[in-house]
Amino acid sequence: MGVTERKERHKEDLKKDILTAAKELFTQKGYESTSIRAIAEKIEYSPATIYLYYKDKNEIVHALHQDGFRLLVSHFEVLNTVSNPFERLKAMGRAYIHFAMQNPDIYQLLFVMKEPLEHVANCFEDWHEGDRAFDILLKTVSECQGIGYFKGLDATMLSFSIWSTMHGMCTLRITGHLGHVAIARANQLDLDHLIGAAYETYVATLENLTT
Amino acid sequence: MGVTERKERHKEDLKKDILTAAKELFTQKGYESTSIRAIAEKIEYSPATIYLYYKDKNEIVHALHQDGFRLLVSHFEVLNTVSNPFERLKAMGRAYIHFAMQNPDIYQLLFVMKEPLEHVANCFEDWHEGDRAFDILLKTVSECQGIGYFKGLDATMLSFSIWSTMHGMCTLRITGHLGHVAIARANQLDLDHLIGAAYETYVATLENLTT
DNA sequence: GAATTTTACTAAACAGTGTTTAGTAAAATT
DNA sequence: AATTTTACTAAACACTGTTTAGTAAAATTC
Repeated sequence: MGVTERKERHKEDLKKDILTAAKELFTQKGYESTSIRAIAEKIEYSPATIYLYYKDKNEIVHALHQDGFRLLVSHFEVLNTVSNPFERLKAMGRAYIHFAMQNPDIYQLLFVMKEPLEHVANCFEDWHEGDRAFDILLKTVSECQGIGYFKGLDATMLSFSIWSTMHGMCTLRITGHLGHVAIARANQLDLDHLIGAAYETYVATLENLTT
Repeated sequence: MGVTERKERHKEDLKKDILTAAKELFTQKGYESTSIRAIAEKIEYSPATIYLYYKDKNEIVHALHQDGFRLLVSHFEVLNTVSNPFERLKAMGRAYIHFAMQNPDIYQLLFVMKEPLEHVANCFEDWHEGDRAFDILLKTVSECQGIGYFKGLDATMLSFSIWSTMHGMCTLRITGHLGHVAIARANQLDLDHLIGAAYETYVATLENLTT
């Protein structure tokens, strides 16, 4: 029955179309300001149709959540070519910041919004994607310890600490809080340069932990 | 005319009452889930009355914003009794985390939500409270450099970096992202203890920057 | 081929939101 | 006593996420 297959494919297409439209609107206008009605209008269907493909708005953001994480992890995985673990760690940090600066709304979807995580918890799934990203960091930190870095520090705790620093920088930048205190205090007009400079300072502190 | 004064006082009282009700509801149910109607009901006035005292919902959160910052800065200022700047810096970090853990919704109001900051920008005010808190950090970092810590690092950049780490830890904890990766990975059942342990690890990295 | 069931979709409603408008009693002023 | 000001609100407006009931068209069954 080729017909049912074609219809099945069409249904899958529509589900993707909803997601594409949602992603575009979310990144344009943010999560809260994007209505189901707006998504429906963009794909030229009625709002009720959305609910035939996704249980609710949270299920849509969860789907985008998974996509976003795949994108981030893919950014990390190309760094496997960097053989020196500390160089790889530094590159990971830069990649993380770059990802957050290029996709601020997706970043917030992944690491700031509570709703997608709650959806995960409600479905009794585990947070594969987030775990995977953290594992990559943890593994890299451990490998750094293997070549003499971070002596005497707990790898998991240090990984939390590093992640926190990266996350803090990115969110303070994205929400505009960094901008407010940076004005007049740092002679960096471009905030993205400022983030870079702050990151280099942080790397310098990590660099001193070889002894 | 004592009468107009009494009325004036009554008006000020009502304005405070709105704020108190709003704060209670915000911290109970969060910003998004607290409606003007709910605030109105709590103070037993009609929703329209709120708009006679505050321009819009953002002006209410901005007022709470200022209150919250005063509370945080007051937590910092008692630390002036600690004479050693590095000890004071460590105590500041603990105070910051403690504040965030005890008042997660206020913390988000101060450092996560964009709306209050946008309100500040729209009114052409500057962000006194936030600036003040950052200045206290910056001053402490500089004093640490005065006794041999953080040699060769830019004080402002290092302050950004430290703030980012603290902010990252607090927000990852509050939003639940830390909890999701921490399960099974760290043998810490209590997440608040985990935060403490991660903080101590971070302090240990700072401690090694004396050389 | 006709009758039935399933599919894919939607119009309209429900209950909620922030906010504005028009209007009303009571108090203050003239 | 008449007028103006004050403090307040009922009701509406334009939204929101979501659900319900219903409808054409396609697929299936007889």
